[in-house]
Amino acid sequence: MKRFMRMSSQKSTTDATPATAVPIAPSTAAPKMPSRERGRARVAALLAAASAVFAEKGYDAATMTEIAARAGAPIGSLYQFFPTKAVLADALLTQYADALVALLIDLESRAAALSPDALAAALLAVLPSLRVERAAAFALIDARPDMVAQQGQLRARLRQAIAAVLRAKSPTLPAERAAAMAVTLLQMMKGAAALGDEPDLAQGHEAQAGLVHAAGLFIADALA
Amino acid sequence: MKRFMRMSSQKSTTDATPATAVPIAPSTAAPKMPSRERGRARVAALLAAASAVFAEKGYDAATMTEIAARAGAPIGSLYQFFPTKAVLADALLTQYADALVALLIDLESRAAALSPDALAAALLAVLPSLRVERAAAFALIDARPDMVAQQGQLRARLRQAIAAVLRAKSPTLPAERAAAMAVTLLQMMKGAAALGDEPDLAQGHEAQAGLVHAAGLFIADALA
Amino acid sequence: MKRFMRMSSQKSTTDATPATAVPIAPSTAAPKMPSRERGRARVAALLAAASAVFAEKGYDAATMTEIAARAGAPIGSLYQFFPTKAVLADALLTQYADALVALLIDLESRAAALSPDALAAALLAVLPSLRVERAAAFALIDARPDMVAQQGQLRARLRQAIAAVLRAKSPTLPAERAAAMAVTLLQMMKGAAALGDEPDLAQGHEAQAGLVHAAGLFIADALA
Amino acid sequence: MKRFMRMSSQKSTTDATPATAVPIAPSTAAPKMPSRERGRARVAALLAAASAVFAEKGYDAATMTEIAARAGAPIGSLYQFFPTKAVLADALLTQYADALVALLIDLESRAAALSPDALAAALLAVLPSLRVERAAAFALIDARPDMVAQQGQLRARLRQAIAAVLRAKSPTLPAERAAAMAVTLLQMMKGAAALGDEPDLAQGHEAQAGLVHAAGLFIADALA
DNA sequence: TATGAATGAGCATTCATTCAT
DNA sequence: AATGAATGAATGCTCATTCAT
Repeated sequence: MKRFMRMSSQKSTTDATPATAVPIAPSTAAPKMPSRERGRARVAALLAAASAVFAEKGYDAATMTEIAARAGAPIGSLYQFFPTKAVLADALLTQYADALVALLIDLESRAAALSPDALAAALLAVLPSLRVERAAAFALIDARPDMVAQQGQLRARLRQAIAAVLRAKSPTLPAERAAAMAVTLLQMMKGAAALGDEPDLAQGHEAQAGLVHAAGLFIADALA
Repeated sequence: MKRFMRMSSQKSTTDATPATAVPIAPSTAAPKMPSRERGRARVAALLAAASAVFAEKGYDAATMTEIAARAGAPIGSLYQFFPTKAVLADALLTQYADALVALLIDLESRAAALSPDALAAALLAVLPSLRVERAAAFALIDARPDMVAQQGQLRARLRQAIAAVLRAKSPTLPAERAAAMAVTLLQMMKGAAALGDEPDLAQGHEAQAGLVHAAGLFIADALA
Repeated sequence: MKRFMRMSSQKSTTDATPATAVPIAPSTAAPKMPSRERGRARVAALLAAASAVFAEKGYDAATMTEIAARAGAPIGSLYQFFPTKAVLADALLTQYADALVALLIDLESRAAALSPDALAAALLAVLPSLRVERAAAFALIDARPDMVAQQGQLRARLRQAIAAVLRAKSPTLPAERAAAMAVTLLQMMKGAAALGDEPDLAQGHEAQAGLVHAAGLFIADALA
Repeated sequence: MKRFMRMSSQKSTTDATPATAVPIAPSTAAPKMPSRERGRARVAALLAAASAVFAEKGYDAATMTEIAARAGAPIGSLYQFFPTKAVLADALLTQYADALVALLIDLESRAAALSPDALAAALLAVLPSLRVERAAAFALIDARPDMVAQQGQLRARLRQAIAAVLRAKSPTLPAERAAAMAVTLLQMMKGAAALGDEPDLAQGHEAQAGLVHAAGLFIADALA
């Protein structure tokens, strides 16, 4: 039943960056962003609930009904903003990518002043800082073979941001080289995050330190 | 996708791994394979089919009916060997762990003779060698938060095997240290596998080499 | 698609035909059409949109939202004029009957001068002349067994008008006889319309001519 | 969730014509025909229930749940045999067409011995003889713009069968001419059926007789 | 013992209608 | 008065699991 979507009365009154900057082309449709306060709060609550439920149950096992209920919203409301489950997942993934990129951009401005080891430590600290969101994002990515596109975009954005950090640290680093290093480092960042999710692991701290150490060696070696 | 359970005797999800313990039983001629042999072949076919379907669709989207069909087996037969979907998933995970551990035990016997770099390369080559099985295993682990126990066991077995490899290389390495390093290295192995799954990535090879390089540096540094 | 009704004052589905009774109201200039004039235009647009959407999708599949959207009207406005979907359907049906009756009244004034064959041709040409409206009307009638009342009224009005045409042609025809003939002829008119809706039918033209011929024979025979 | 469909063990034991010969290409999939008694009875009950509910409510307003309930079957059972609502509708339509064609084939064998008037009467009696089925079939055809293909097939089969009747009556009639006449006559048959559905119409009988009379004139005229 | 038809709770999604703004 | 976001019952359909044969 075709759902039409207006560009809706873009009033520039209090129009700062919306709580969640969901960009261009998700799965099929775009989440409809509310123009007024109530909707804003509701969308935030829905996204938070979705994040929690996806993280807890995984994409398939999560039900739209539970997400709505946990946000204290009627199911129709959830569908008003996110016309399908897939769109909701997309919005969440995009939100997560936005947050990560923001952290990396911040790191970019501080990179020049950091030692290789400190830079490694800072990078590997990025992913663990958004626990629930990451768990949700990973649940989405891994459970949905049809999500590969989003997954690819997310990775591409992160790699680009990491490469930018590296070049801020060492402006003479060739772009190609920075890109390849970013790919390597992103995997190590994921590893660190995974360890952060396993808190009762005996050797957890030491292992995380090991990963940071390896990353430090890798960066130092590359910049030498 | 919560689904109620009709009077099912709901066995703990952790037992029943029929795939792993069936011993080798010779047969006389051919026409009517003794049921032991027949069963072995059927279980193997079912597990292979399950692996493929889980890898393709993820745990929830995979249906028992499709798995049975792809194995050329009637659904009743599938349930004869694997009384629930969860048991089937468990069996798959255990089978995967068995295969990985076997590879690591093999490596353990060769470790002493390898340079740190060669050892790193050998380790990071383990996970990528079982593509479909790994994809299936990841689909199971990531889509099912209630599978955390299995996940933990799998990781524990792998870490132990990796630690054994390290101590085969350097018998004086303290057990604690080896254990921590194993944790670190397992993350890097996962990273390498992940890159292996993204074959059209421009910097893929270089990045994988970077990961091997970092692991080599890490091992050399630790053994120094 | 049973749908419950929230506290609605559930008016009989047979009243409320706002489209048909709005008299002609002149306006002064242009910029701000007096609301009477505005309302007339809006109602016309809504009915046209409804007609198109009902014809395309059928009664149930048509949504009030799409109808409003296609008329360029807000949904609230649609409900201002037509308090329920059923009322909208009624209005459409009534409008269609009005249009048909007008055509038949016109024919009535010309009937005396026509030969039986010409009269048959003229009658069978009435229904095909309002394609979209007819499609919409049929969609409404056929999809809604609870619309039987409307359906009956529509038929009754048409039969009366057809009988009037017959008696204009042959004033001595007994009323009873004219009524029965009208029933017969209305069925043949429907048949002709149905053929008109199937334009890529090989024998379409010949068949339509056949229907006209049969109707001509029937009329001539009756008036003899 | 792809539903695979076996050609299932075509045992030729008691394999007479299945209760409902659902032929080649319906909407998307084919109804799965049961091989044994119980299923046979259940399918018949489901089709009867579907026929009644579609006739009463129309296609959209009919719910699968009600159809199953009225057949005394659980919803899952309904879906076992008819994987979608559309397939169920198709099966019904096909069943209806089969029944009508059978009646016409019977008429074909008697046609030569009938007068034009008697033939007309026999033809116009065909449709009214399957009241509920016809109501259901019309509800399906009229409410579903996407059913046009089935609709066309049904009409084509009927027209062919009618043409065969005409040529049985008058073997010298050119095929083309018979085809065109069949189109015309089918419309008159529909008209007669429609009148049969309106039993409390004062002039009903006379009007139906009028239709038969017109058809008789038409046939006699054509065969002259 | 082996088979696969049967079961029914649960899921994603829709849309007529209301009413706060 | 005019608007369109909010609401939630109802729908078509799925599939793990059972059990009669």
